[in-house]
Amino acid sequence: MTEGTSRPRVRFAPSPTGYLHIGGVRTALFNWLYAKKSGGAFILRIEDTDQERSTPENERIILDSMRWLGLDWAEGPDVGGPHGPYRQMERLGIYQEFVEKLIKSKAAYRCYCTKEDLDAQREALKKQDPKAQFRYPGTCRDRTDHPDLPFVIRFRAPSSGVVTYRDKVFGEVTTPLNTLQDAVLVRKDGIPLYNLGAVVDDITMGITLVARGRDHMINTPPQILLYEALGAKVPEFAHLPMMLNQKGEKLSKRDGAVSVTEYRDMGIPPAGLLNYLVRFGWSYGDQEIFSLPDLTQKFDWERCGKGDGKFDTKKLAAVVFEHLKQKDLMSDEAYITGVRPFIEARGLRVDDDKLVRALPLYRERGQTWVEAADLMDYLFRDTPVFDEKASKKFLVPAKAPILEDVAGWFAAAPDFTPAKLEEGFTAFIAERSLEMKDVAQPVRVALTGRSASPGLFDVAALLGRDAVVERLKRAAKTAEASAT
RNA sequence: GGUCCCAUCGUCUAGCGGUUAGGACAUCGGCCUCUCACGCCGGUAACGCGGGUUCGAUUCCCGCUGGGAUCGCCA
Repeated sequence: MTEGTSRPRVRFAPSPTGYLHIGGVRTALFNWLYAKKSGGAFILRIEDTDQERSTPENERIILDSMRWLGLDWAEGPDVGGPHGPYRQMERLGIYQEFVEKLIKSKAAYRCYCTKEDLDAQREALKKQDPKAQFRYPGTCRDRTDHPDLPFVIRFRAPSSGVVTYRDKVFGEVTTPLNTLQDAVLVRKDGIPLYNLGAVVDDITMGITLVARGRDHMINTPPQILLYEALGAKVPEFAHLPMMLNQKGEKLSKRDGAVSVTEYRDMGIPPAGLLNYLVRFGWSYGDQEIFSLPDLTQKFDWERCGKGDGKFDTKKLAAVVFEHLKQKDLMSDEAYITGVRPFIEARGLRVDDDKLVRALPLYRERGQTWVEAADLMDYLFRDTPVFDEKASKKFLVPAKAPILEDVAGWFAAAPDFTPAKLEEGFTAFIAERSLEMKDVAQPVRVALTGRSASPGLFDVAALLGRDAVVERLKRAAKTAEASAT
């Protein structure tokens, strides 16, 4: 392989054994950002060689999740590309070729030992010395016969020396080889294992840099050996520190939401999620909030940290909230596109005009689109859903006359804009020697069904005269009836 | 246990020999106020320990301690 002057090529290679994991998203994001920044290509490859757990349905979910996130790929299983196919199970012939090369050069050999036998040996050793490390004894290493039995392909690992590589984030890493063992490259059913599949694909797909989680760091030395045995150019490597749970352990299903789809269903905008994720292990001075275009300008491996971190949902919420609030990060149009489905999911018909006018009031109130939809619920129904505590506290008989009175005032209010309403209402209240704080809550509950909402006059203007008067009158009746 | 990796407020982090160790989230006060938010002002809070190197270490080196990853015919 010649030193390429070509553009960088990076990949994200999930295995369709489950949904898209939040940690996977972080890996995908860093790869994607690097590709965008460097004018390179981001490739999506499906590593489906685990026949037991891989499903087409999972692959679909992963692709959908990637699309939702906006992490687009230049080559992949759905769009194809010059180095396809992009599903490992469709590349079996390619691995076959490379394996033959390895066998021919004696870098790999057939092993007829059975898994059962090896497992038994492993168990026996463990029983004898729990701390001992089982290593393949090399039984078939120099075997020359070819019995008619199932076999796996093993890599002939060197027993001395070291392998050193320069990691883009961790710097120089050196591993002694005497601890390596002859790892299985191909199963007895002919399907390759991770290390072989990934290396062959990365070679044939022209991958120039492999960026992945730090949990793969241990695989790098044997993979480098494979590149060398195949006479291929070793790509660059960049390992990313791990995302841990609150307790400092590897993130798992039990730690709350780890699937991207859960975040989508929570009404979290993808840009916000990505922003949180990028700050995990990468920083740009004191800047916390980034748009995606901004990131594609600023991202680099040099600013990546090495320390593992703990996933913090509070911080995630805060970062997401910034995206929900700031118009330069998310236009009103984008916000509307985002919330609408969540309002509709409540069985409500969205009045576009009303939604547009409500936006300035709610962008800074809903921490997620789900929350915003909940807060705006009353705008899209004829009768608000009453919070029990709120109505019990404020819609009491003593307030009934006031509500009736206020309804009358609104019915005759000359100008239904927030400013004019406030002006007139304040005067009206003063005439009756009432104070705003005495009337505001009952009126608020009457209009919205809740004890918390945006400013009363903003709400009133949004609802419009007819709805306001109707709701107030109805609330007055409710208040009166609550005596019994 | 072997191998690899890491180490600044509770959390994410800035710092790349000399700083009152900065920011953000969280937290605690306060302001604003018709409620809730938003916003604003302020406080508490960190360099794991021990050796070096140096005029001077959070920063460089070594050890320790602590934490994590991984040891499959999973990826």
